Amino acid sequence: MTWSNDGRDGPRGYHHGNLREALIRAALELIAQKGPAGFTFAEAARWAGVSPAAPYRHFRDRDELLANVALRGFRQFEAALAKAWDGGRPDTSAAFDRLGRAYLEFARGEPALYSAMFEGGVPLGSNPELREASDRAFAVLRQAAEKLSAQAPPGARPPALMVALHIWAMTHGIASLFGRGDSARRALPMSAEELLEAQMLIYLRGLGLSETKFGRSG
Amino acid sequence: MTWSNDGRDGPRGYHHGNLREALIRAALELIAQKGPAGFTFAEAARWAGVSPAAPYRHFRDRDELLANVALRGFRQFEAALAKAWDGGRPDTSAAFDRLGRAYLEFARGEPALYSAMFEGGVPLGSNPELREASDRAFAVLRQAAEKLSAQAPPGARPPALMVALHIWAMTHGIASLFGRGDSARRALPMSAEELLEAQMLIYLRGLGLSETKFGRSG
DNA sequence: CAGGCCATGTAAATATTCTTTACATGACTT
DNA sequence: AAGTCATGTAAAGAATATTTACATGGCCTG
Repeated sequence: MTWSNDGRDGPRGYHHGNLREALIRAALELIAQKGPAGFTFAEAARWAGVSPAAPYRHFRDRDELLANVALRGFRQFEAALAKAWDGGRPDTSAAFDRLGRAYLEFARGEPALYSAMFEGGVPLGSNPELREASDRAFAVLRQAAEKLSAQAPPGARPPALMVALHIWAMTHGIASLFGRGDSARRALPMSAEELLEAQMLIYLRGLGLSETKFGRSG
Repeated sequence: MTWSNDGRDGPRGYHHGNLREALIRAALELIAQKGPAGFTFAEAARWAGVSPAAPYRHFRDRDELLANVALRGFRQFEAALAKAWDGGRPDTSAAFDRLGRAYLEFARGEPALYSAMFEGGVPLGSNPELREASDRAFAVLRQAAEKLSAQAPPGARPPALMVALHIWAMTHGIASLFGRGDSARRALPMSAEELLEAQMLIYLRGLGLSETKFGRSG
């Protein structure tokens, strides 16, 4: 099925060519502008240049469109995290640092995806694909946590799952509270990246992983 | 101004009596059911038993109603945190523990307020009262951070503001990811409270505040 | 290379929501 | 007792949501 139009702009015939894709992009654009609640089905249709009924051929309702945006988000998220982690090379510390930065970068660079994933009210259980994509993204954090935990002093190794959840919570907390140029949230004396790096260093030290680079007190 | 009805149910005359209050309560009920995006102005009006035009006498639009819910949330939030912190009595450690629990309890017990505050997309800058209420709530965390920082080893005292932001990020992260019985989010092998307590202990140990109670490894 | 299938679109129709405008009510003031 | 004004309703027009009947045209099949 190669319709008249495969995603590009420009004139089209009766059929759009790639409306499903165009609707997702329209949703992203509108979410970026007005938040995950800030778009309507009709508005996405208008933005894509089709009639208000057309989206119903591709998504049952607005929630399903939003869920697909979130699904795409989790997949890109996993890819970004996995690329940053890179199997823990060249060493756990460097890879872990990259991981945190990649997380924040994703939240800042793709705020529409991020808010669709975590603030859109999309029930994870509604869609097995969504659940799986979310699990795969978390699995990257979990891998990193395994490596970190293994570096803790023997006899005091925390459960990797717990460490992974802690990392997730810290990073998500910073990303969602301070990580987006909202201009609507609190002004900070430091960047989200600096804040996260300091927090991670303190946390890792608490785990018994004393990094030599830790020492410059504030 | 003592209208026919001051907030209770039951029959009423032409005037509602306390529509402003009733609308806020209706919004809370609906947010709790369907998220901060899950209610309409008309629905709140119906829930309060008035015509769809009546809410406009009290709020410019839906966003202003939501902002008022958030304002109420920040005020209750500050009260709950301040009560838990209690000036740091009897000792910083115990008070800090209460503070974290109070935070999670608020997020779980008042999910509608919490999501209106942090996930409703309400711009903090839109309303000076809102900004102030948010600042006052954060000031409680900041106070606690001051006391904690003061207990860190001399020469390695982290800035209290940074510590406060870290505490906020960790707690918000856990609360928003795991802290509500969403039944839509990830299942956990431990409670949010346990997760937070462990995380705080590790973080505090990283700050150099070695609690004697820390030692049971996982 | 017709002919038809059917995915994908439109148009039109109904219900709900949004928002304003003109009007009604009645608590409070004097 | 009368007037004022905050607070409500009714009604109307625009936007949105959602379904149904119909139109288009790419692609498969013979």
